[in-house]
Amino acid sequence: MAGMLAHDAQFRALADPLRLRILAFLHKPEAACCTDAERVCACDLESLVGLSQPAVSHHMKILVQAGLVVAEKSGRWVFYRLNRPAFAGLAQALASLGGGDPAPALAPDSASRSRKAA
Amino acid sequence: MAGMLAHDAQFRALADPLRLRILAFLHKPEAACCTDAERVCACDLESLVGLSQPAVSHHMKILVQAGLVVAEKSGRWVFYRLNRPAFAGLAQALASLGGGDPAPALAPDSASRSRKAA
DNA sequence: CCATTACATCGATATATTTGGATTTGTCAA
DNA sequence: TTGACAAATCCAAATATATCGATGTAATGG
Repeated sequence: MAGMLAHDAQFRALADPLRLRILAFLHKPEAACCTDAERVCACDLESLVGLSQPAVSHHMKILVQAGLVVAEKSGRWVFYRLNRPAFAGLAQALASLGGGDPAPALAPDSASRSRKAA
Repeated sequence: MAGMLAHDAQFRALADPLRLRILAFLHKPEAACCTDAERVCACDLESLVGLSQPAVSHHMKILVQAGLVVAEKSGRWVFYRLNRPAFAGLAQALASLGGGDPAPALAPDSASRSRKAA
């Protein structure tokens, strides 16, 4: 894809170890005070990364604005979850530079690309 | 690999529009004074991004240290090319987040994971 | 040898990002 | 309503990154 530049905001959102940790947690949430298997409460992210509440809010805003995470407000809480199609799109853009399929686990409609053995 | 964190340096290297432009150029180089279809000379990158020579050198160092680009010195020149397996690995890591399945997203098809033993 | 070319490194400045404290907004429970 | 809580926003300071000019290093050509 020529449009690596179209993913600029997403790459910048990924360029922080705390945000990567948050994304890994959203991918596979562990039990916490307000977190279930599908949604993660912002308050649990504070203890996860060990930052103040405004800092967590700042990082989540970056992730949401980049389209990598979806925020869902529920009462006083905000629950976050991964926007998985965005990651699939990013993976595809990177795979085009890598010369192969991003991941066989995801593509239900692959087979349009010649499978190249490494 | 649970570790997006292992790709931290690579994501940071991608978090710049000039570097994305350079990568797109390395992916599909156009004719220039020292550039052929496989290798790109640093001097051609200067005119591509419109920055000074030290700035280009700085960006290329970041890309090389992240493992995304390979530098090959030839006489007075340095030729750069994409390290495509690194992009394939990044794409796979992102696709595991995009696949909707929190379980270890290892490929059932072994062809594309030759280098990526956990 | 010296001059030139191509790139790297250094030093300083400008800009961007990160962070926490204080404050504000919005929501729920008495 | 008031009180408490969760999160967002504002503000200022600390840190990181980007950039350029000047200089250094290495290789080529005379």
